[in-house]
Amino acid sequence: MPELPEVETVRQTLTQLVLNKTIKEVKVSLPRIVRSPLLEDFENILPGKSITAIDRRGKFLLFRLSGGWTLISHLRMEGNYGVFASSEPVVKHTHVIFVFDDGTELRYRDVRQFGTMDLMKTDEVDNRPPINKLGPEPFAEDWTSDVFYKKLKSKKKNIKAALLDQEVVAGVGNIYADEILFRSKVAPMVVAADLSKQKAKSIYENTKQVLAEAIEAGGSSVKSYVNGQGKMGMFQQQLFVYQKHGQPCTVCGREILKTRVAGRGTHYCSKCQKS
DNA sequence: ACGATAGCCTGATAGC
DNA sequence: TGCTATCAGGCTATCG
Repeated sequence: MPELPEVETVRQTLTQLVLNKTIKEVKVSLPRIVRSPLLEDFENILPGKSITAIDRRGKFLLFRLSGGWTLISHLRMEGNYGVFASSEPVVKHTHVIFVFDDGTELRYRDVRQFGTMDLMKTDEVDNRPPINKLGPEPFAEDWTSDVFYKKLKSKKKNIKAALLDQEVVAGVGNIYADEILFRSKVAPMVVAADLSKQKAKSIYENTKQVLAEAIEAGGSSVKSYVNGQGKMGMFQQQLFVYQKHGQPCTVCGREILKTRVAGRGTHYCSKCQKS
């Protein structure tokens, strides 16, 4: 499940492989992946454009293209990119192929078919869906502990749901939400507005810490995630609670529990994490 | 306005 | 080559 650390790793690895390449042709075999603009326009605009940079916003990849265009790509659960020689066979579940003019291709594969692509002018990106509603980047200087605490004060939902809310902070998903709350010693079902300033600060700091460590490890390969070079991440070896239910907590020894919070599978230690 | 939830989708797995 | 139900979850639409 690509969250911020995985998307950031894809961004870094893919940049090495496709920067400055020029698109010759686009092949879309699953039209629903392309949300905007109309498929015909998507296929007509891209040829001739070169990739000038790859940026990231939350869990979105932003392919910056010549001519002032940006391709916004979300991997959702199992989307991934790879670069291949055009002569190589196309594997199953490949839905979009960007053919370059140098005999190579950027291929988008997505078993669950949940990923999305939007193409728009770069100057419109910040003011239109899916980017316009995103909250602060976790590593932005203006995202402070105080800003986070005040945001939590306005939320009646539980802290797990608040961390998953991309408008509160962009990029946290189910794996890292559980890990952040474990390290912060906060139970996932605690109402966000009820948290003390001290606890909010702990969650804030652990959010940055966990995400930074995960980026350093190349992300977490829990199910199918691989980076732009087809390599797995290593951070799954450093998880404390995610999918550790039934195993003893490495801190206190009590069995890690799994329940459902905010509609998501949620893993936590009922002794270490206080309500 | 906000919170909660269904639906999208395929493959792995558990249970019978 | 056993079959079926359940689960995995980020985001959007929809409902209350």
